[in-house]
Order: sequence, then C-alpha cells, then structure tokens
Amino acid sequence: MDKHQTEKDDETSAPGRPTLKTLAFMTGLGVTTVSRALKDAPEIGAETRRRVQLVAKQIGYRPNRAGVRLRTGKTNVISLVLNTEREIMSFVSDIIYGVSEVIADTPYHLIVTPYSRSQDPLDPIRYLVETGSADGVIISRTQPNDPRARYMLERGIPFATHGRTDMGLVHPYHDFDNYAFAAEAVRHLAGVGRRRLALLAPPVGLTYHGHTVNGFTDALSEVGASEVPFNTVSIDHSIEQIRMRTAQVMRRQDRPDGFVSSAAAATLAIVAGIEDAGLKLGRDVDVVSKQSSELLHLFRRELLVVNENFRLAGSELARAVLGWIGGAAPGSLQSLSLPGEVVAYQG
Amino acid sequence: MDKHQTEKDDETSAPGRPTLKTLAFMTGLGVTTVSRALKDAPEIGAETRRRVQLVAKQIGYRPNRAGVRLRTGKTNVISLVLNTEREIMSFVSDIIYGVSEVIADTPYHLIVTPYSRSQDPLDPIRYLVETGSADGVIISRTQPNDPRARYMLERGIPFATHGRTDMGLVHPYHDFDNYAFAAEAVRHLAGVGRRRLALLAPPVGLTYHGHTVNGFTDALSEVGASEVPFNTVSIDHSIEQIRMRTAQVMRRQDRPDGFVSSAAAATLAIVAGIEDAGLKLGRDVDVVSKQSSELLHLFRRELLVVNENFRLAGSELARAVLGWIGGAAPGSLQSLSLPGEVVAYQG
DNA sequence: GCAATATACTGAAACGTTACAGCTTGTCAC
DNA sequence: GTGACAAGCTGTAACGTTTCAGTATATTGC
Repeated sequence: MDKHQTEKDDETSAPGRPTLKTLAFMTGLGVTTVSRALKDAPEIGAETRRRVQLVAKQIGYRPNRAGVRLRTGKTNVISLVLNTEREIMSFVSDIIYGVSEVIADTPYHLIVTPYSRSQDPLDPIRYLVETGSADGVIISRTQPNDPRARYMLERGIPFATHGRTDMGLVHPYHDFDNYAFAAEAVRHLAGVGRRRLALLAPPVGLTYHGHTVNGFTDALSEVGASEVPFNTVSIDHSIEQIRMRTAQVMRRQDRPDGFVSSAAAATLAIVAGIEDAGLKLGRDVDVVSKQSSELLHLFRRELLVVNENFRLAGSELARAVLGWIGGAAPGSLQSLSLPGEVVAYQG
Repeated sequence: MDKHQTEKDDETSAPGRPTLKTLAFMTGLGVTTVSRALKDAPEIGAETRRRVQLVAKQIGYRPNRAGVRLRTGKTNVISLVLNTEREIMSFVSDIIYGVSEVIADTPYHLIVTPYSRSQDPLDPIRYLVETGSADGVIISRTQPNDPRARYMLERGIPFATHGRTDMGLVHPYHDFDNYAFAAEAVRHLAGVGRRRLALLAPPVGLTYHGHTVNGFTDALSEVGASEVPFNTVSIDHSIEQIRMRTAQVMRRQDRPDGFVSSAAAATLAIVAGIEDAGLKLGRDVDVVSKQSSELLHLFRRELLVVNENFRLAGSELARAVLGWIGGAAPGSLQSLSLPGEVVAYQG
C-alpha cells in the first residue's frame, strides 16, 4: 500500500494508437467499464454505453489483436491450408477471394498455410492446432478417411473441408456434386451418339475421385455405353503425361469417342493429345469438361463444359467455419453444389 | 517482501502447451533466463544455454505469438495485399506459393488482405499500418506515383512492390522487364515479316503500362514497323470486350499483322477475335504473348510466347520485405527479371 | 429506519513475452 | 581482507485485453 503512486502519466502524451486505457481516460471511466461498454454488456448504463461507443468511433479505436488473443485465446484467424504443388491455379485464387468476401466484414484475417509435396498433409494442421494459430481451418483435397479431419475433430477445432469425407463423422463441408457432373456428362455424350467413353478422373485417394467414377460408371450402364479404361492418368498428372497418354489411347483401334474430364487444364492436354493422334474434336470425339473459368470455349468451341464455381466454394467454406466457430451444429453446415447443364459453345 | 509467497502451483498440472514458465520449472531456472537462453543471449552460460534449448526442443516449445506480439510489437506477419477483382488468376496462386516458399522456414505467417474494386487501394494499407497487423507488406498493381508506397514509406513500414514506382523514392521492388519484353516481341514479329503491330497493354495507370508501351514504340521505330492503335482495351478488360475489339480491328482494311499481348488470358481473347474475323493465326497474323503457365502452346501452337515467372516474383518480393525488416538497405532489395527469348511451339 | 437488492461502475490479476534493474557468487588485484 | 568487477542468474513491470470479485450508490420492501 505504501508503493509510490506512479501517477500514470502517459494518457495524453503517447500519440500511439488508442487503447482501452486511452478511452478510459477520455471518458473518465475505468478500463473495465469501457471494455464492457464496447461489447454491449448489460450491466453498463445505456447512456454510458453510447458515450463510450461514440468516443471509440471518433478516435478510431481498434482492439489490439494481440491483447485479445493473449487474454482469450481467440485468434480471429481462419487458416486456409493449401498444397503447394497440386492445387489448381484458379482454385487457389477463387477460393481465396470467396473466403475473403465472407470474412471481409468480420474481425477475421485469412492466413494461408501451405504445405509441400514432401510433407505429411497432417503437418500444417498439427502446427496450427498445437500453436493455436487459428480459430478455424479450411482444407481441400479431402479424402474419404481423412486424418486431418479426424485430428481436428478430436481436438475440437472448427474446420470445413472442400469435399466430403466418408468416416461416419459429421463436420462442415462444401462439395461440388461430382457424381451428378460425371453422370450428366455421360448422358450428354450418349445423347450426341457417343458410345465408348473415357474418364479423366481426379486422383485416386481423394473423395471426389470415387464420386466421379461412380457417376461415370452408373450413367454408363444407364445409357448402355461402354468405358475405355483411362485410369493410368489423373488430373494431377502433368500436361505432358496426360497428352501422351491421350494420344496413345486415341491411336488404338478401340479408341474412345468421348471424354469426360474433371479439370480444365487437363482438358487442354486431352485435346492436344487428340490432335496429336490426327483426330478432330467434335467430329471424331467429344469432350465434356469441368471448368472454373470461362476459358475453355475460347480454346476450342467444340468443347462441352460444365461450370464449377470455386469462388462460391470459398464463400461457403468460410461461412461454414465461421458458423461452427459461432456455435452452430457442424451437421447444419454442409452444402452441396449441383452442377449446371452441360453447355456447348454458343456463337 | 512480506507478501505471501503464492506457491505458483500450476507448473506441473496444466497439460496445455508449454510456456517459458514450464521451461523455467523444468530446468529449475528463472523465466528470464530461459527467455534469454533461447535467443542465445551472451550473458547466459554456455551449458545452461544448451540445456535449456535441449529441453525446449524435447517438449516442443513454441513461443506464443500473441505474447511476443503484445510485448514487442513484432507480428511475424507478412501481408499480401490483393485486388479482389482484377488480379490475374495464376498471378495470385503463383505469387502466394512464391512467398510461401521463402517464409516457410521463418516464423512468419502470410496473411492475405483483399480489397475490392470499390475501395480506395489505400484502405487496406491504412488498416494494416494503423492496426499494426503486419511487419511487412507486399503490394501489386504498382503505379508510377503510388500513394500506397508513399504512405508506407512515410510510416516507415517495410514493404515491397511488384512493379516499380517512379517518384524518386527508393524502396524494394521486384519487376519483370516489360520494356524488354515488348521490345523483344516487336523485334521478333518484325523478324518474321510483320510490319503493322498492335499492342494489348496493361491498364493505363500502372507503371508497367508505361514500360510496355515504351518498349513497344521504341522497338517499332528501331525496326521500322508501324503501330495499329489498340488502346481502347487493356488486359484488364473482359474477355468479351477484348475479343470484340480485336475482331473489329481485324476486319478493317489496315488491320494489324502482329499483336503483342501482356497477358495470357487476354491472348485467348485476341485469338478468338482474330478467328471471329475469319483470319488465321500464323498466316494472317502473329501474336506474341506473355504467359505465366505453359498453357498457351496447347491452345494454339502458332502462338509465340515469353514466359514470366510469378512464383519467382513472389519469392523475390518476400525476400525483399524480409530483408528490409532485417535491416538491409531498401535500395539493395530491388530486382528486375529479364524476359527469356520469344519461343515458338516445338513439336 | 434498516436490511436486502439491484444498478453501475471499478481495481487487480492473468494471459506469455521481453526489458530493465538488480542480486549473488567468484575471481582477481593489491 | 577488501574493493572492484565480471559472469550468470533472477524478479518485476509492462504490452492490451477480459474476467473475477468486489464497491458505492440508489431503490425497494416492510
């Protein structure tokens, strides 16, 4: 009690950015009161509340993130975890923009956490969880039995997956209905008379590989068309590999007269392969491809496309994580995006 | 001195992640000592230092970012500021990956700060600076007289620009030599006999618009070719607009027989426009385009391309900001990437 | 008139870190 | 033996926030 009363003298002098202390000094209130007034706590008088909030707005008070984070553990950060090599270009930018749109008027920041081919995909997740670096996580390249989802579920950290899992565990996700896409694609090809179809699928191991393959084969038997095996490559393979492999298969006697492709870049390679073999798109063979930007029709107008909106996916995923953080039931934060029609070029 | 010794009792019980206090308890040292031992302070005994570091590694100690940030003001965050609408797809993902590569084994996190068309580009910068949210900033779409660069320079916050400024102020940047690109492109077109060239330039206002235009016109007079005005569109315009405008100009009597295009997506539109006008790429007209991924040759093998490596740009920019943060002279952190040869398709 | 209760506010402590100003202990010079 | 000094360590305070446990004043019940 005999400690010298160190006249807290920095209130007016420091030109640094305002803190609760600054506000307390200006309003003549205690720091606690200011803190509570700003978050509309019930035990603060209505007038005081308005007064504090007015002053806060006037001087542009912004809570110090580090202070909040240290005290509460809340980071106000959403982390988007990305594979450095394999993610599709447009996927990355669109998803980032989608997420950004949603968190724009929240206190959340988006941090991008990359991991490389060589790493265990679980590594970045472990890092995030162990260091408590994010309130929520978004992952892609989801697997049916996804260790990352399981891990986060165990630790109770909110996350959303791009793509579904199949572990009997419930968590938020957003997914494109690739079963419907593949099935629609096959039906469309059958509709224009194609009977021998090949599928360039997503990489084995990812959940949507299964969805795509199932949609493809189910529709195949539905329309009575047959499959030309093309599973030595996936959309994860290099342009070169896909192109070569396509050329190979197109030079065979029993070549396909239709392709279904799960990614736009891969489709470019397929078309190149087709033309390498001296065949013509639209005449000898038709290709239905997913795309996430409107470029394929500029490439070859004979292409048949189905659009997948990654920006939407980003938004949905962000909404899902925020929802979970906000206390919503994980099961209520799942969404499936239905593919549109297969569309041909229109002059 | 008579204060009751509140037997700090949580040392062993709390299973949360280890802090300096945990380490202090385990090693029998004081918190201060541990802190300094971990950062190799000279006044800590060599053995103690090793001992502390060993234990820290063993139990996987990671400094709490919020604690550090609150105490020191250091955020260990680099912010990449992006335009939500206009940035080119591949640009975003590649640059992010480039940055990621560099900061991977540093304590830095990458946060993406977007801003939309409607906003003042200065807004996100102000936010970052005012809230002290980042130790360093990377911006793109740099202008000759860039208010963002000026602002950050005034506040003394380290940053790097993708593209140069022209304000007589020195700061780190990375740029692609677009003057050289445009000039080389013109020379190449002249070399294959093209005489009437059009340029699809970057948007007016950005620094590299000027560079590109200058390289174009300088080389034009060097080789004695002439320019077909094409400045009602830029690579920022929509695919539709560029395509229409190209078709228009290609239907004129005095149509160009060569194009120089500053972006791959725009080139797709140019080619579409050319073909809309019933002309043929490689026969009636040649197009030299920058590209950042290897896709253009799949699109039309007649295209002539120059590669720009955005991943490299990301790395260089990250290195530059980190360098500045680390105390290097801003003037020493500038780099210019020279364009490679104009390359034609090789079977 | 007095206890009980509600209303509106407040100070202290804590989150994990680092900077500052000590405090011991040992060594050395003389 | 004493003073000076260095080496090696430590406690306290502070960064800005929120939570806990109050306190002071007014209001109510009876």
